[in-house]
Amino acid sequence: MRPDDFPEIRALPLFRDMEEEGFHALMRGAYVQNFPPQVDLIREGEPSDFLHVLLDGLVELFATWNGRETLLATTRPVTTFILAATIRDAPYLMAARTMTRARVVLIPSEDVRAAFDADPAFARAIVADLAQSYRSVVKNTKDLKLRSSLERLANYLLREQRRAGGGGSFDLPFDKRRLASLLGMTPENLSRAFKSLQAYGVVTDGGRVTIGDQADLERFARPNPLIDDRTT
Amino acid sequence: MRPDDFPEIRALPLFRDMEEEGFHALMRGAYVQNFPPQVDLIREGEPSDFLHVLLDGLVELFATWNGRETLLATTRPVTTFILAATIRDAPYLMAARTMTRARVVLIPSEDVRAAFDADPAFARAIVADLAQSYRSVVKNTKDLKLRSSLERLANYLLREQRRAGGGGSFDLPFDKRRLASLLGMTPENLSRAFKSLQAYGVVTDGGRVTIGDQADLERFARPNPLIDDRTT
DNA sequence: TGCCAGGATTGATAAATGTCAATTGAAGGG
DNA sequence: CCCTTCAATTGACATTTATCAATCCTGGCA
Repeated sequence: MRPDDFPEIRALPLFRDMEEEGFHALMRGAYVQNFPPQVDLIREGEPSDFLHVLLDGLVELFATWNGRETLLATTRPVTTFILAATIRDAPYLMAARTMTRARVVLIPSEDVRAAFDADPAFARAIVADLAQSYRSVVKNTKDLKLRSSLERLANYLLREQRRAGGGGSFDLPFDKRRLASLLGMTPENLSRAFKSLQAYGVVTDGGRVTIGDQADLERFARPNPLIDDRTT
Repeated sequence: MRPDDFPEIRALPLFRDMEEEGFHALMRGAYVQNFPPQVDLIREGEPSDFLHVLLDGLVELFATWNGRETLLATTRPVTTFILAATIRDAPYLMAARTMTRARVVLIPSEDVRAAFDADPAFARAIVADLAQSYRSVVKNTKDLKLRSSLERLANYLLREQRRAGGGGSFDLPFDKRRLASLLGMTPENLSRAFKSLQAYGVVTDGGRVTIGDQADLERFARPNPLIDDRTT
């Protein structure tokens, strides 16, 4: 593990307030791996041996059933993933696959649980992270159950716009096939949804999206902080 | 608060391992309320002032958007609910309403957070509860995104059957209108779904469901522990 | 016992979404 | 610079799901 990876990891909310001692104990057992694109990092149903921290690259989290597959989330650096499985010492519910070249820190789950018991600050951070994660899945469920696919897309675009800084244009973070899966629709349906949103001033050029009339799109999308604010 | 409520609460996984001291401190600030049916306990978006513990009765957790409403979960005694909001000190993402007469303990959120900091055993229990909750919402998301409504119903029936002890017959825990909303469909569609499942040996008589040929239903439903096992 | 209210069901129809097949178009490799 | 490849789009059609309206049932109550 390169020593210059330390500060990046240390800066994460999860590790920020740990005691120096405990942090180093965690890092001693951890190691970094580099992966090419399209590599499976985690398979559904496997025991959760490691907490993963993504340092570079993009990773997708997905699930399968009966021959179908759906994208549940994507992670961007620097983030941890699959914390709940680590804590519960339970099998992974999602699979993870690199979308690009990626650099990942693997921390043995056992060490994480030990650090949790030893360091109250770390325990607090884990709870905060889990509560946050829980709330964000609940928001996603509300999005899925209360909105049509067109409404989900409209609100997704507004969220991405905000994340990109609020300007009129931004790039989709991955291809449209994945976006369709994330939003719970087919690529064909997504294409048509984009076309429908032209009526509200949404223009696309490849992966670039321009929101011509924010107010108009919001009138249709009716974004709501209890669904769309993914920070609280 | 009636002293004979104590043991019941104390026995919950969340409180079981607390120190006597801290548990009593929590209970000092807590109070019990009795509610008639159809009363709003919690409204979406309100600050989370209390952790709720349901002692008796049934409570539904639902969410609304743009004039629509969907049932997200129901709780039965003895359970806590809305822990994540309490921990994060963030607004409730779901509303809660009594379905029957209900007896509920209200514990000030502040006290819960204080107890978390003071008592490592309680902290561990909270983490376990949150991780569990998180995983169960993820399972629900997989159910929603990977399965058709007919498949969701079939698997729901298998889960309820298991919960009821595995016999051939059991009663639905609430009316079909609510079940439809929980499964993400309309009551009309649920009616038709029940009729479709007759082909796999499912017979209904009002709220009573009989699974005639378990293996046959499972062949259609394809239950999967990574979606349907709601205990790990 | 008979009446009512509200959930449940059914039928007819509409809307949303998915599937299949063909075509377009853009990016990367030889 | 052309060719290959694969994502994206489009059109036609099928399936799923929702909506609307009517009717059926059932449990509570006068």
